[in-house]
Amino acid sequence: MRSVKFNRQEVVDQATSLFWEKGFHATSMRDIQAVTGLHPGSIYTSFGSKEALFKEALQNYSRLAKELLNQHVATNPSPIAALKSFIKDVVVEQGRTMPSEHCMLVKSIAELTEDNPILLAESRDLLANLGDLFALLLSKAQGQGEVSTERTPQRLARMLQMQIMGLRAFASTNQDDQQVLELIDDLFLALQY
Amino acid sequence: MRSVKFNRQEVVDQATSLFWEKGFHATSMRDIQAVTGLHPGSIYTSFGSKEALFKEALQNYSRLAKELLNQHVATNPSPIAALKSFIKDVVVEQGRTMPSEHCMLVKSIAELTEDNPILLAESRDLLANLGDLFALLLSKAQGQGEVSTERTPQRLARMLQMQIMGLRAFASTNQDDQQVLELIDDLFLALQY
DNA sequence: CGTTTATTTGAATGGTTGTTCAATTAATAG
DNA sequence: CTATTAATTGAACAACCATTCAAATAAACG
Repeated sequence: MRSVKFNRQEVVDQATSLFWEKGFHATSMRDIQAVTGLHPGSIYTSFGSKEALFKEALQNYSRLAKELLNQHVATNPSPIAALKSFIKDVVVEQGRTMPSEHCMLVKSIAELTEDNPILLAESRDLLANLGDLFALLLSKAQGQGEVSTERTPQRLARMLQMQIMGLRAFASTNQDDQQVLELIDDLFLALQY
Repeated sequence: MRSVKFNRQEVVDQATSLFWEKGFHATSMRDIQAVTGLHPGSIYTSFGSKEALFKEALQNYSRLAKELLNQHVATNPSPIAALKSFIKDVVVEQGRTMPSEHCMLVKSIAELTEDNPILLAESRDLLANLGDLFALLLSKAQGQGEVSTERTPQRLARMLQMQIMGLRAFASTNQDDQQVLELIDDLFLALQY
């Protein structure tokens, strides 16, 4: 038999990058062919459809985001410091080099309509998932007295997520890193009350 | 000669609604034909291209947003109360009935890439424009002692805009109005410090 | 070495895209 | 009532879309 397959993860990474940059509709399967070097048949036997490939790209993106957050948690003893350095990393440093300045999940939620219910639901689920990770960290921070206990960790996580979304949208319209870093400081100050 | 033309404003409104809902790429000119009842020739002699029509839709959307804000300013003596009721209106009440729960400008900034530089620049300009309106109101609020004077009105406006973006993204993933209204209260509390 | 078979290939499919333009329409002017 | 002309019509265009599938390929097995 014959068994040498292309590197699936590599192809998913390339697709993720393209989809993240251009979104679902503006990325054509021919764009993906061009960047992966695969021919249509290979893509379709492996992934089934454009939608299925996009779904896999969303999951890949989400996994990488979680891994990045965990890196910051591992190198920062304080949960708040970990969150803050994660956000600075994502919004300021990574914003310059990544395929898009925006979170791929948020971009997808903004782009997709009920014409693609599966992809919309998947994007929302994965984003809620990341929110749960935030809540866990904020709960720890409350235990260490770094954050006010007046609001539940879930509510604080929602606040934080909402603000990161806004932060990235703002950063994309404004090239001044200093302003963005100031906003991040303001944002964490507000968490204490 | 012949001079009875279709109602241009009505067509722009219909196009705005479609583009706002589905975005630039997912809306086809045939969708627009269907909803306006116009035939391709009429659209193209009047608007020139899909891009030009989208640009006009962006401007139309921005004008309506400004008018709505001014309505809230007119009925609220306090600038902060005006901002707050505007935001509640946009995020909670209007979110249910409008073509999309997201700001069309933010959606466009998230969707568009440098493949459409004119549309991307226009979206950013119009959003910055709305930010200037916020800054004006916040400056008044500072004069009346409603808001801390530690930050410039421009910086406060940026904070506010960033948070509205996040608020809408959050509201779209979360159907519980009470949670959203709580977040809005938290957000204005943070403005005082 | 020849057979088997998982894998890759790429031409072809039918549908959709944004856009054009020659023909038609109908309101106004003379 | 006729001529003029702005405005509308809709068929047609080339390019592109996501997807299919029969044919070609090459690795592994006997």
